[in-house]
Amino acid sequence: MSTNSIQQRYTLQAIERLKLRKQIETLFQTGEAFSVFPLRIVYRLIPLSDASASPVQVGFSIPKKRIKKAVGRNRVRRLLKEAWRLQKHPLYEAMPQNQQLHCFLIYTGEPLLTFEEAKKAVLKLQQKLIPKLKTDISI
RNA sequence: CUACAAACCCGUGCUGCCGCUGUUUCGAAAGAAAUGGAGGAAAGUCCGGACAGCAUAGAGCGAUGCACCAUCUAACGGAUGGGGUUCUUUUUAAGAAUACAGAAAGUGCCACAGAAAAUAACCGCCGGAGCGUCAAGGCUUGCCGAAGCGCAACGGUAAGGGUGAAAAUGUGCGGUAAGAGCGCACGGUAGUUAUGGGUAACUAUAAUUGCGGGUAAACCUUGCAUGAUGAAAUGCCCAAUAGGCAGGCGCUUGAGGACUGCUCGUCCGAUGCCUGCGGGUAGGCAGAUAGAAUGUUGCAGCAAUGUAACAUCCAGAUAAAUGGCAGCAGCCCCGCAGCAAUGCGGGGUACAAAAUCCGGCUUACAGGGUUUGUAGUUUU
RNA sequence: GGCCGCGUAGUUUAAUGGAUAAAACGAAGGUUUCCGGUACCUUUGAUGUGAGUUCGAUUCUCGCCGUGGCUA
Repeated sequence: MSTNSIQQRYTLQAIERLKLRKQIETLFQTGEAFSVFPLRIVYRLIPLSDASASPVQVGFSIPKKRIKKAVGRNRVRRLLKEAWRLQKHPLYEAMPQNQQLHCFLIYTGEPLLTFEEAKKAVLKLQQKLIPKLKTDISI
Protein backbone atom coordinates (compact mmCIF):
# COMPACT_ATOMS: atom_id res chain seq x y z
CA MET A 1 0.00 0.00 0.00
CA SER A 2 1.75 3.05 -1.19
CA THR A 3 -0.90 5.41 0.19
CA ASN A 4 -0.15 4.21 3.69
CA SER A 5 3.35 5.68 3.67
CA ILE A 6 1.93 9.05 2.64
CA GLN A 7 -0.69 8.92 5.35
CA GLN A 8 1.82 8.50 8.08
CA ARG A 9 3.96 11.45 7.01
CA TYR A 10 3.12 15.12 7.33
CA THR A 11 4.52 16.35 4.03
CA LEU A 12 3.57 18.90 1.41
CA GLN A 13 5.52 18.08 -1.71
CA ALA A 14 5.48 19.54 -5.16
CA ILE A 15 2.95 17.02 -6.49
CA GLU A 16 0.54 17.98 -3.72
CA ARG A 17 0.56 21.64 -4.77
CA LEU A 18 -1.28 23.25 -7.61
CA LYS A 19 1.42 24.49 -9.96
CA LEU A 20 0.07 24.74 -13.50
CA ARG A 21 -1.25 28.06 -14.71
CA LYS A 22 -3.92 26.45 -16.91
CA GLN A 23 -5.31 24.37 -14.07
CA ILE A 24 -5.52 27.43 -11.88
CA GLU A 25 -7.32 29.43 -14.54
CA THR A 26 -9.92 26.72 -15.15
CA LEU A 27 -10.32 26.29 -11.40
CA PHE A 28 -11.18 29.93 -10.94
CA GLN A 29 -13.52 29.92 -13.93
CA THR A 30 -15.50 26.77 -13.14
CA GLY A 31 -14.89 25.97 -9.48
CA GLU A 32 -17.22 26.28 -6.51
CA ALA A 33 -16.41 28.56 -3.61
CA PHE A 34 -17.40 29.38 -0.03
CA SER A 35 -15.93 31.33 2.87
CA VAL A 36 -15.02 30.47 6.43
CA PHE A 37 -13.52 33.57 7.96
CA PRO A 38 -10.64 34.39 7.58
CA LEU A 39 -10.33 32.04 4.59
CA ARG A 40 -12.09 31.59 1.27
CA ILE A 41 -11.77 28.38 -0.71
CA VAL A 42 -12.25 27.73 -4.40
CA TYR A 43 -12.43 24.01 -5.24
CA ARG A 44 -13.22 21.64 -8.09
CA LEU A 45 -13.36 17.86 -8.49
CA ILE A 46 -11.92 16.20 -11.58
CA PRO A 47 -11.34 12.54 -12.49
CA LEU A 48 -8.01 11.23 -11.29
CA SER A 49 -5.78 11.06 -14.36
CA ASP A 50 -2.81 9.12 -13.03
CA ALA A 51 -2.63 6.58 -10.24
CA SER A 52 0.61 8.05 -8.91
CA ALA A 53 -0.84 11.59 -8.70
CA SER A 54 -1.83 13.11 -5.40
CA PRO A 55 -5.57 13.02 -4.62
CA VAL A 56 -5.52 16.66 -3.52
CA GLN A 57 -3.68 19.63 -5.05
CA VAL A 58 -3.73 22.89 -3.16
CA GLY A 59 -2.56 26.45 -3.66
CA PHE A 60 -2.44 29.49 -1.44
CA SER A 61 -2.97 33.17 -2.19
CA ILE A 62 -2.79 36.27 -0.06
CA PRO A 63 -4.13 39.43 -1.71
CA LYS A 64 -1.84 42.42 -1.90
CA LYS A 65 -4.76 44.66 -1.03
CA ARG A 66 -5.18 43.07 2.38
CA ILE A 67 -1.55 42.85 3.42
CA LYS A 68 0.72 45.45 1.89
CA LYS A 69 4.15 44.22 2.89
CA ALA A 70 5.71 41.25 1.12
CA VAL A 71 7.08 40.09 4.46
CA GLY A 72 3.58 39.82 5.90
CA ARG A 73 2.28 37.95 2.88
CA ASN A 74 5.12 35.47 3.06
CA ARG A 75 4.46 34.97 6.75
CA VAL A 76 0.76 34.26 6.28
CA ARG A 77 1.34 31.91 3.36
CA ARG A 78 3.88 29.91 5.29
CA LEU A 79 1.64 29.63 8.30
CA LEU A 80 -1.24 28.42 6.14
CA LYS A 81 0.98 25.89 4.42
CA GLU A 82 2.17 24.63 7.77
CA ALA A 83 -1.39 24.33 9.09
CA TRP A 84 -2.49 22.49 5.95
CA ARG A 85 0.47 20.15 6.10
CA LEU A 86 -0.25 19.06 9.65
CA GLN A 87 -4.00 18.63 9.18
CA LYS A 88 -4.45 17.32 5.66
CA HIS A 89 -5.02 13.64 6.43
CA PRO A 90 -8.72 13.76 7.41
CA LEU A 91 -9.43 15.29 4.02
CA TYR A 92 -7.32 12.72 2.18
CA GLU A 93 -9.21 9.86 3.85
CA ALA A 94 -12.55 11.43 3.02
CA MET A 95 -11.72 11.78 -0.68
CA PRO A 96 -13.94 9.74 -3.06
CA GLN A 97 -12.32 7.09 -5.23
CA ASN A 98 -10.72 8.06 -8.56
CA GLN A 99 -11.31 11.75 -8.07
CA GLN A 100 -8.84 14.57 -7.67
CA LEU A 101 -9.56 17.75 -5.77
CA HIS A 102 -8.12 21.06 -6.95
CA CYS A 103 -8.52 23.76 -4.34
CA PHE A 104 -7.18 27.25 -3.68
CA LEU A 105 -7.13 29.01 -0.34
CA ILE A 106 -7.41 32.79 -0.29
CA TYR A 107 -6.74 34.75 2.87
CA THR A 108 -9.38 37.39 3.44
CA GLY A 109 -8.43 38.50 6.97
CA GLU A 110 -6.94 41.87 7.66
CA PRO A 111 -4.26 41.37 10.35
CA LEU A 112 -1.44 38.91 10.63
CA LEU A 113 -2.54 35.72 12.27
CA THR A 114 -0.79 33.39 14.71
CA PHE A 115 -0.07 29.73 14.10
CA GLU A 116 -2.87 28.58 16.41
CA GLU A 117 -5.38 30.76 14.56
CA ALA A 118 -4.21 29.36 11.23
CA LYS A 119 -4.66 25.78 12.43
CA LYS A 120 -8.17 26.51 13.69
CA ALA A 121 -9.14 28.19 10.44
CA VAL A 122 -7.94 25.30 8.29
CA LEU A 123 -9.70 22.79 10.54
CA LYS A 124 -13.02 24.62 10.32
CA LEU A 125 -12.64 24.86 6.57
CA GLN A 126 -12.11 21.11 6.19
CA GLN A 127 -15.07 20.30 8.42
CA LYS A 128 -17.27 22.27 6.10
CA LEU A 129 -15.63 21.00 2.90
CA ILE A 130 -15.85 17.22 3.49
CA PRO A 131 -19.70 16.94 3.57
CA LYS A 132 -19.93 19.14 0.50
CA LEU A 133 -17.62 16.79 -1.40
CA LYS A 134 -19.80 13.77 -0.55
CA THR A 135 -23.00 15.45 -1.69
CA ASP A 136 -21.34 16.65 -4.86
CA ILE A 137 -20.18 13.20 -5.82
CA SER A 138 -23.59 11.67 -5.08
CA ILE A 139 -25.22 14.15 -7.41
C1' C B 1 34.20 58.53 31.96
C1' U B 2 29.67 61.06 30.18
C1' A B 3 26.84 63.83 26.37
C1' C B 4 26.36 65.52 21.34
C1' A B 5 27.71 65.50 16.01
C1' A B 6 29.87 63.20 11.64
C1' A B 7 31.89 59.01 8.93
C1' C B 8 32.29 53.77 8.60
C1' C B 9 30.75 48.91 10.31
C1' C B 10 27.61 44.98 12.71
C1' G B 11 22.61 44.11 12.84
C1' U B 12 21.48 37.60 17.38
C1' G B 13 23.52 32.48 18.42
C1' C B 14 22.93 27.13 19.84
C1' U B 15 20.01 22.46 20.41
C1' G B 16 15.78 19.08 19.39
C1' C B 17 11.41 17.45 16.43
C1' C B 18 8.47 18.16 11.85
C1' G B 19 8.76 20.40 6.79
C1' C B 20 10.35 23.19 1.74
C1' U B 21 14.08 23.85 -2.17
C1' G B 22 19.06 23.58 -5.40
C1' U B 23 23.32 20.24 -6.12
C1' U B 24 25.98 15.55 -5.48
C1' U B 25 26.06 10.27 -4.26
C1' C B 26 23.34 5.58 -3.67
C1' G B 27 18.85 3.13 -5.57
C1' A B 28 14.80 -0.35 -10.66
C1' A B 29 11.46 2.81 -8.17
C1' A B 30 9.62 4.67 -3.66
C1' G B 31 13.06 7.07 -1.18
C1' A B 32 17.69 7.76 1.80
C1' A B 33 22.30 10.36 2.99
C1' A B 34 25.61 14.55 2.58
C1' U B 35 25.82 19.61 1.62
C1' G B 36 24.19 24.95 0.15
C1' G B 37 19.81 28.18 0.94
C1' A B 38 17.58 36.39 1.59
C1' G B 39 19.52 41.98 2.53
C1' G B 40 22.07 46.40 4.05
C1' A B 41 18.82 48.21 2.25
C1' A B 42 16.91 42.27 -1.39
C1' A B 43 12.50 48.03 -1.04
C1' G B 44 11.32 52.59 -4.11
C1' U B 45 12.18 51.92 -9.60
C1' C B 46 15.09 57.69 -9.62
C1' C B 47 19.71 57.30 -12.92
C1' G B 48 23.75 54.48 -15.45
C1' G B 49 25.51 49.94 -17.74
C1' A B 50 26.09 44.51 -19.10
C1' C B 51 23.18 41.23 -22.19
C1' A B 52 19.37 40.26 -26.27
C1' G B 53 16.92 40.57 -30.83
C1' C B 54 15.18 44.69 -34.05
C1' A B 55 16.51 49.37 -36.62
C1' U B 56 20.67 52.10 -38.70
C1' A B 57 24.92 55.33 -45.77
C1' G B 58 25.68 60.49 -44.57
C1' A B 59 23.66 65.17 -43.05
C1' G B 60 19.82 68.19 -41.00
C1' C B 61 15.24 69.23 -38.11
C1' G B 62 12.81 67.77 -33.72
C1' A B 63 12.49 65.59 -28.69
C1' U B 64 14.67 64.45 -23.90
C1' G B 65 18.43 65.09 -20.31
C1' C B 66 22.75 67.46 -18.30
C1' A B 67 25.70 72.26 -17.29
C1' C B 68 32.35 75.73 -12.14
C1' C B 69 37.29 72.72 -12.64
C1' A B 70 40.32 68.33 -12.29
C1' U B 71 40.41 63.24 -11.23
C1' C B 72 37.97 58.27 -10.73
C1' U B 73 34.88 54.84 -13.36
C1' A B 74 32.46 49.94 -18.05
C1' A B 75 29.11 54.09 -17.56
C1' C B 76 26.35 57.81 -14.97
C1' G B 77 22.44 62.93 -13.43
C1' G B 78 27.28 58.95 -9.15
C1' A B 79 31.97 59.47 -6.14
C1' U B 80 36.65 62.00 -4.49
C1' G B 81 39.51 66.41 -4.20
C1' G B 82 39.56 71.62 -5.34
C1' G B 83 37.33 76.62 -6.68
C1' G B 84 33.43 80.41 -6.60
C1' U B 85 28.89 82.20 -4.23
C1' U B 86 25.50 82.55 -0.01
C1' C B 87 24.58 81.95 5.20
C1' U B 88 26.04 81.20 10.40
C1' U B 89 29.41 81.48 14.48
C1' U B 90 33.14 81.98 19.56
C1' U B 91 35.46 86.12 12.73
C1' U B 92 44.16 86.11 11.65
C1' A B 93 39.64 81.10 11.45
C1' A B 94 35.90 77.29 11.37
C1' G B 95 31.29 75.11 9.95
C1' A B 96 26.93 74.49 6.79
C1' A B 97 24.35 74.93 2.13
C1' U B 98 24.92 75.19 -3.08
C1' A B 99 20.35 72.42 -10.36
C1' C B 100 26.96 76.89 -9.93
C1' A B 101 26.63 78.15 -18.60
C1' G B 102 24.15 82.64 -20.90
C1' A B 103 19.66 88.33 -18.77
C1' A B 104 25.57 92.47 -23.28
C1' A B 105 21.02 87.37 -29.01
C1' G B 106 15.66 87.81 -28.88
C1' U B 107 10.45 87.33 -26.76
C1' G B 108 7.53 87.33 -22.31
C1' C B 109 6.28 88.35 -17.04
C1' C B 110 6.97 91.46 -12.48
C1' A B 111 0.02 91.52 -8.47
C1' C B 112 -0.76 95.55 -4.58
C1' A B 113 1.70 100.07 -3.61
C1' G B 114 4.33 103.80 -6.24
C1' A B 115 5.82 109.49 -10.40
C1' A B 116 7.91 105.35 -12.67
C1' A B 117 8.66 97.96 -12.82
C1' A B 118 12.19 99.59 -17.88
C1' U B 119 13.89 102.39 -25.97
C1' A B 120 12.87 106.11 -18.88
C1' A B 121 7.28 109.08 -19.22
C1' C B 122 5.13 112.51 -15.17
C1' C B 123 5.62 116.15 -11.10
C1' G B 124 9.53 119.20 -10.06
C1' C B 125 14.21 122.31 -11.29
C1' C B 126 16.56 125.59 -15.14
C1' G B 127 16.66 128.47 -19.76
C1' G B 128 12.93 130.63 -22.53
C1' A B 129 10.61 133.01 -28.40
C1' G B 130 6.14 135.28 -27.39
C1' C B 131 1.70 137.36 -24.75
C1' G B 132 -0.50 140.11 -20.68
C1' U B 133 0.13 143.59 -16.67
C1' C B 134 2.61 147.63 -14.22
C1' A B 135 4.80 152.46 -15.50
C1' A B 136 11.10 154.36 -13.98
C1' G B 137 11.46 156.94 -18.37
C1' G B 138 11.16 158.65 -23.65
C1' C B 139 9.04 161.45 -27.38
C1' U B 140 6.05 162.59 -32.84
C1' U B 141 0.69 163.35 -26.69
C1' G B 142 -1.14 158.55 -27.56
C1' C B 143 2.08 155.55 -28.59
C1' C B 144 6.84 153.01 -27.34
C1' G B 145 8.43 150.75 -23.15
C1' A B 146 14.08 148.42 -19.38
C1' A B 147 13.52 145.94 -14.53
C1' G B 148 9.58 143.32 -11.75
C1' C B 149 5.06 140.08 -11.67
C1' G B 150 1.80 136.43 -14.24
C1' C B 151 0.94 132.92 -18.46
C1' A B 152 3.82 130.11 -21.81
C1' A B 153 5.25 127.23 -27.34
C1' C B 154 9.90 125.01 -27.29
C1' G B 155 14.44 123.26 -25.19
C1' G B 156 17.90 121.36 -21.18
C1' U B 157 17.96 117.88 -16.95
C1' A B 158 17.71 113.01 -14.46
C1' A B 159 19.99 115.64 -8.37
C1' G B 160 14.74 115.23 -5.36
C1' G B 161 9.59 112.75 -5.42
C1' G B 162 8.07 109.08 2.03
C1' U B 163 6.24 103.32 -2.28
C1' G B 164 7.99 98.46 -2.90
C1' A B 165 10.76 92.07 -2.66
C1' A B 166 13.39 95.01 -6.20
C1' A B 167 14.23 102.07 -8.22
C1' A B 168 19.48 103.29 -12.62
C1' U B 169 27.39 102.61 -8.96
C1' G B 170 28.12 104.90 -2.95
C1' U B 171 30.46 109.21 -0.31
C1' G B 172 32.91 113.88 -0.78
C1' C B 173 34.81 117.97 -3.70
C1' G B 174 34.73 120.57 -8.19
C1' G B 175 31.57 122.05 -12.00
C1' U B 176 26.83 124.20 -14.16
C1' A B 177 21.46 128.26 -16.22
C1' A B 178 19.85 123.91 -13.53
C1' G B 179 22.04 119.38 -13.34
C1' A B 180 24.41 114.84 -14.50
C1' G B 181 30.66 109.72 -13.88
C1' C B 182 30.59 115.74 -16.85
C1' G B 183 35.65 115.82 -14.15
C1' C B 184 38.64 114.34 -9.76
C1' A B 185 39.74 111.40 -5.03
C1' C B 186 38.57 107.04 -2.20
C1' G B 187 35.36 102.87 -2.88
C1' G B 188 31.79 98.96 -5.22
C1' U B 189 31.11 95.92 -9.48
C1' A B 190 31.86 93.64 -14.57
C1' G B 191 35.02 92.76 -18.77
C1' U B 192 39.95 92.94 -21.25
C1' U B 193 45.32 92.92 -21.08
C1' A B 194 50.02 92.06 -18.56
C1' U B 195 52.84 89.72 -14.65
C1' G B 196 53.19 86.11 -10.36
C1' G B 197 50.76 81.39 -8.28
C1' G B 198 47.81 77.02 -9.87
C1' U B 199 47.13 70.96 -14.49
C1' A B 200 42.50 73.78 -14.41
C1' A B 201 38.30 76.27 -12.29
C1' C B 202 40.24 80.41 -10.04
C1' U B 203 43.26 83.84 -7.43
C1' A B 204 46.86 88.26 -6.11
C1' U B 205 48.83 92.81 -8.06
C1' A B 206 48.95 96.59 -11.85
C1' A B 207 46.99 99.02 -16.11
C1' U B 208 42.78 99.99 -18.94
C1' U B 209 37.56 100.07 -20.59
C1' G B 210 32.68 100.21 -18.84
C1' C B 211 28.49 100.65 -15.14
C1' G B 212 20.27 101.14 -17.81
C1' G B 213 16.72 95.99 -12.00
C1' G B 214 14.99 90.88 -11.34
C1' U B 215 13.25 86.27 -13.44
C1' A B 216 16.21 81.08 -17.71
C1' A B 217 13.24 74.98 -11.45
C1' A B 218 9.32 81.33 -18.08
C1' C B 219 9.98 80.46 -23.50
C1' C B 220 14.71 80.35 -25.26
C1' U B 221 20.29 80.53 -26.82
C1' U B 222 25.08 78.03 -26.47
C1' G B 223 27.87 73.53 -25.48
C1' C B 224 27.74 68.22 -24.56
C1' A B 225 25.18 63.45 -24.59
C1' U B 226 21.28 60.14 -26.25
C1' G B 227 18.41 54.76 -31.92
C1' A B 228 13.98 52.99 -29.44
C1' U B 229 12.46 48.37 -26.83
C1' G B 230 13.15 45.33 -22.32
C1' A B 231 14.25 38.62 -19.64
C1' A B 232 6.75 38.31 -20.17
C1' A B 233 13.81 40.34 -24.41
C1' U B 234 15.72 36.34 -27.16
C1' G B 235 17.25 31.31 -28.78
C1' C B 236 16.22 26.02 -28.78
C1' C B 237 13.39 21.09 -28.13
C1' C B 238 8.77 19.42 -28.92
C1' A B 239 3.11 15.83 -26.76
C1' A B 240 -2.10 15.46 -28.24
C1' U B 241 -5.67 17.23 -31.86
C1' A B 242 -6.94 19.50 -36.64
C1' G B 243 -5.32 21.44 -41.43
C1' G B 244 -0.92 21.51 -45.31
C1' C B 245 3.03 18.85 -48.33
C1' A B 246 5.60 14.25 -49.94
C1' G B 247 5.91 8.95 -50.23
C1' G B 248 3.88 3.95 -49.56
C1' C B 249 -0.31 0.48 -49.18
C1' G B 250 -5.33 -0.27 -50.40
C1' C B 251 -10.48 0.67 -52.71
C1' U B 252 -14.97 -5.46 -52.02
C1' U B 253 -9.93 -10.55 -55.17
C1' G B 254 -9.91 -5.95 -48.58
C1' A B 255 -4.69 -1.92 -46.39
C1' G B 256 -5.92 -1.37 -41.50
C1' G B 257 -8.77 -1.64 -36.94
C1' A B 258 -12.15 -3.77 -32.69
C1' C B 259 -13.23 -8.44 -29.68
C1' U B 260 -8.53 -12.18 -27.79
C1' G B 261 -2.62 -14.30 -24.35
C1' C B 262 -2.46 -16.77 -29.62
C1' U B 263 -5.20 -19.05 -33.84
C1' C B 264 -9.97 -19.42 -36.04
C1' G B 265 -14.21 -16.69 -36.26
C1' U B 266 -17.53 -12.32 -36.16
C1' C B 267 -18.01 -7.09 -36.91
C1' C B 268 -16.29 -2.16 -38.87
C1' G B 269 -13.90 -0.54 -43.19
C1' A B 270 -12.62 3.54 -48.55
C1' U B 271 -13.25 12.30 -48.78
C1' G B 272 -9.42 5.09 -45.78
C1' C B 273 -4.77 3.56 -43.23
C1' C B 274 0.67 3.94 -42.36
C1' U B 275 5.39 6.63 -42.56
C1' G B 276 8.05 11.10 -43.05
C1' C B 277 8.45 16.52 -43.55
C1' G B 278 6.86 21.48 -42.27
C1' G B 279 4.75 25.43 -39.33
C1' G B 280 4.44 25.28 -34.25
C1' U B 281 0.07 25.27 -29.54
C1' A B 282 0.07 23.14 -24.26
C1' G B 283 4.53 22.21 -21.95
C1' G B 284 9.80 22.02 -21.24
C1' C B 285 15.12 23.66 -21.66
C1' A B 286 18.64 27.56 -22.22
C1' G B 287 19.00 32.82 -21.04
C1' A B 288 20.01 32.18 -15.08
C1' U B 289 24.06 32.82 -11.51
C1' A B 290 32.39 32.41 -11.56
C1' G B 291 31.22 37.81 -11.63
C1' A B 292 33.22 45.42 -13.91
C1' A B 293 32.78 38.80 -7.72
C1' U B 294 34.41 38.64 -2.48
C1' G B 295 38.30 38.68 1.33
C1' U B 296 43.48 39.56 3.12
C1' U B 297 48.18 41.79 2.44
C1' G B 298 51.63 44.92 -0.27
C1' C B 299 52.37 49.12 -3.62
C1' A B 300 50.66 54.04 -6.16
C1' G B 301 47.41 58.22 -4.88
C1' C B 302 45.44 63.74 -0.21
C1' A B 303 41.10 60.75 -1.58
C1' A B 304 37.44 58.31 -4.66
C1' U B 305 40.05 54.49 -6.94
C1' G B 306 43.65 51.56 -9.43
C1' U B 307 47.13 47.56 -9.42
C1' A B 308 49.98 42.89 -7.91
C1' A B 309 50.09 38.38 -5.14
C1' C B 310 47.46 34.78 -2.43
C1' A B 311 42.93 32.65 -0.91
C1' U B 312 37.57 31.58 -1.52
C1' C B 313 32.96 29.80 -4.36
C1' C B 314 28.92 32.60 -1.49
C1' A B 315 20.61 31.50 -3.04
C1' G B 316 18.80 30.31 -7.85
C1' A B 317 12.90 29.59 -6.88
C1' U B 318 8.94 29.99 -11.26
C1' A B 319 1.16 30.23 -8.31
C1' A B 320 7.12 31.03 -6.89
C1' A B 321 11.90 27.47 -1.78
C1' U B 322 14.84 29.81 2.46
C1' G B 323 9.64 27.78 7.18
C1' G B 324 6.78 26.01 11.95
C1' C B 325 6.91 24.60 17.17
C1' A B 326 9.66 24.13 21.77
C1' G B 327 13.85 25.04 24.96
C1' C B 328 18.46 27.49 26.39
C1' A B 329 21.74 31.52 25.87
C1' G B 330 23.24 36.59 24.29
C1' C B 331 22.24 42.07 23.94
C1' C B 332 19.35 46.49 25.64
C1' C B 333 15.77 49.00 29.04
C1' C B 334 12.95 49.37 33.75
C1' G B 335 12.04 48.05 39.02
C1' C B 336 13.81 45.87 43.72
C1' A B 337 18.12 44.26 46.87
C1' G B 338 23.41 45.34 47.41
C1' C B 339 29.29 49.74 48.97
C1' A B 340 30.40 46.84 44.69
C1' A B 341 30.73 42.44 41.86
C1' U B 342 26.17 40.62 41.05
C1' G B 343 21.26 38.38 41.97
C1' C B 344 15.78 38.30 41.34
C1' G B 345 11.37 39.89 38.55
C1' G B 346 9.16 42.24 34.19
C1' G B 347 9.53 44.07 29.19
C1' G B 348 11.88 44.66 24.35
C1' U B 349 14.98 42.25 20.35
C1' A B 350 14.10 46.74 14.37
C1' C B 351 13.26 47.90 9.12
C1' A B 352 12.23 44.68 5.66
C1' A B 353 12.36 39.55 1.91
C1' A B 354 15.64 37.77 -3.95
C1' A B 355 12.54 37.19 -9.32
C1' U B 356 18.28 38.24 -15.39
C1' C B 357 22.67 40.47 -13.29
C1' C B 358 25.86 44.54 -11.78
C1' G B 359 27.38 50.16 -10.26
C1' G B 360 25.12 54.25 -7.82
C1' C B 361 21.09 57.43 -5.65
C1' U B 362 16.81 57.84 -2.39
C1' U B 363 13.89 56.18 1.58
C1' A B 364 12.97 52.75 6.28
C1' C B 365 15.57 50.75 10.58
C1' A B 366 15.25 48.09 17.82
C1' G B 367 19.97 47.90 19.50
C1' G B 368 25.31 47.79 19.39
C1' G B 369 30.61 48.78 17.94
C1' U B 370 35.07 51.62 15.97
C1' U B 371 37.40 56.30 14.67
C1' U B 372 37.52 61.62 14.64
C1' G B 373 35.88 66.35 16.57
C1' U B 374 33.47 69.53 20.35
C1' A B 375 31.81 70.34 25.45
C1' G B 376 31.79 68.87 30.59
C1' U B 377 33.58 66.06 34.92
C1' U B 378 37.23 63.14 37.83
C1' U B 379 42.33 61.61 38.74
C1' U B 380 47.56 62.27 37.86
C1' G C 1 8.50 41.99 -13.29
C1' G C 2 8.10 46.35 -16.59
C1' C C 3 5.60 51.03 -18.09
C1' C C 4 2.19 55.34 -17.65
C1' G C 5 -1.13 58.74 -15.07
C1' C C 6 -3.69 61.26 -10.91
C1' G C 7 -3.86 63.55 -5.73
C1' U C 8 -7.98 70.69 -4.00
C1' A C 9 -14.09 71.23 1.39
C1' G C 10 -17.70 64.99 3.09
C1' U C 11 -18.55 64.24 -2.82
C1' U C 12 -18.07 66.18 -8.04
C1' U C 13 -15.44 69.81 -10.53
C1' A C 14 -12.86 75.26 -11.00
C1' A C 15 -8.78 78.56 -10.24
C1' U C 16 -2.14 82.96 -16.26
C1' G C 17 2.91 82.21 -10.37
C1' G C 18 -0.38 87.59 -7.44
C1' A C 19 -3.02 86.28 -1.61
C1' U C 20 -9.77 85.99 1.72
C1' A C 21 -8.51 79.31 -2.93
C1' A C 22 -14.46 79.58 -6.38
C1' A C 23 -19.06 76.84 -7.47
C1' A C 24 -22.74 72.94 -7.09
C1' C C 25 -24.54 68.96 -4.18
C1' G C 26 -24.05 67.67 1.02
C1' A C 27 -23.78 68.46 6.60
C1' A C 28 -25.17 71.61 10.91
C1' G C 29 -28.19 75.65 12.69
C1' G C 30 -32.15 79.13 11.88
C1' U C 31 -36.74 81.44 9.38
C1' U C 32 -41.36 79.80 7.11
C1' U C 33 -45.14 75.30 8.52
C1' C C 34 -49.66 72.19 13.07
C1' C C 35 -45.52 68.56 11.27
C1' G C 36 -42.56 67.16 7.03
C1' G C 37 -40.99 68.54 2.10
C1' U C 38 -39.99 72.94 -0.84
C1' A C 39 -38.05 77.89 -0.55
C1' C C 40 -34.79 81.52 1.85
C1' C C 41 -30.67 82.90 5.28
C1' U C 42 -26.28 81.75 8.06
C1' U C 43 -22.33 78.67 9.38
C1' U C 44 -18.98 74.62 8.69
C1' G C 45 -15.13 72.67 6.00
C1' A C 46 -9.81 71.68 1.55
C1' U C 47 -4.54 72.40 -1.93
C1' G C 48 -1.51 64.40 0.33
C1' U C 49 3.53 65.27 2.72
C1' G C 50 8.80 67.29 3.20
C1' A C 51 12.35 70.39 0.91
C1' G C 52 13.93 73.90 -2.99
C1' U C 53 13.45 78.07 -6.95
C1' U C 54 10.89 82.89 -6.54
C1' C C 55 9.50 89.15 -3.53
C1' G C 56 5.38 85.57 -3.63
C1' A C 57 3.79 78.44 -5.11
C1' U C 58 -2.61 74.87 -5.71
C1' U C 59 0.43 76.08 -10.06
C1' C C 60 7.49 75.31 -11.43
C1' U C 61 11.56 71.45 -9.75
C1' C C 62 13.10 67.23 -6.60
C1' G C 63 12.28 63.34 -2.78
C1' C C 64 8.60 60.54 -0.01
C1' C C 65 3.21 58.83 0.78
C1' G C 66 -1.31 57.26 -1.28
C1' U C 67 -4.13 55.81 -5.47
C1' G C 68 -5.84 54.26 -10.54
C1' G C 69 -4.67 52.17 -15.23
C1' C C 70 -1.78 49.50 -19.25
C1' U C 71 1.30 45.22 -20.43
C1' A C 72 0.60 37.77 -20.91
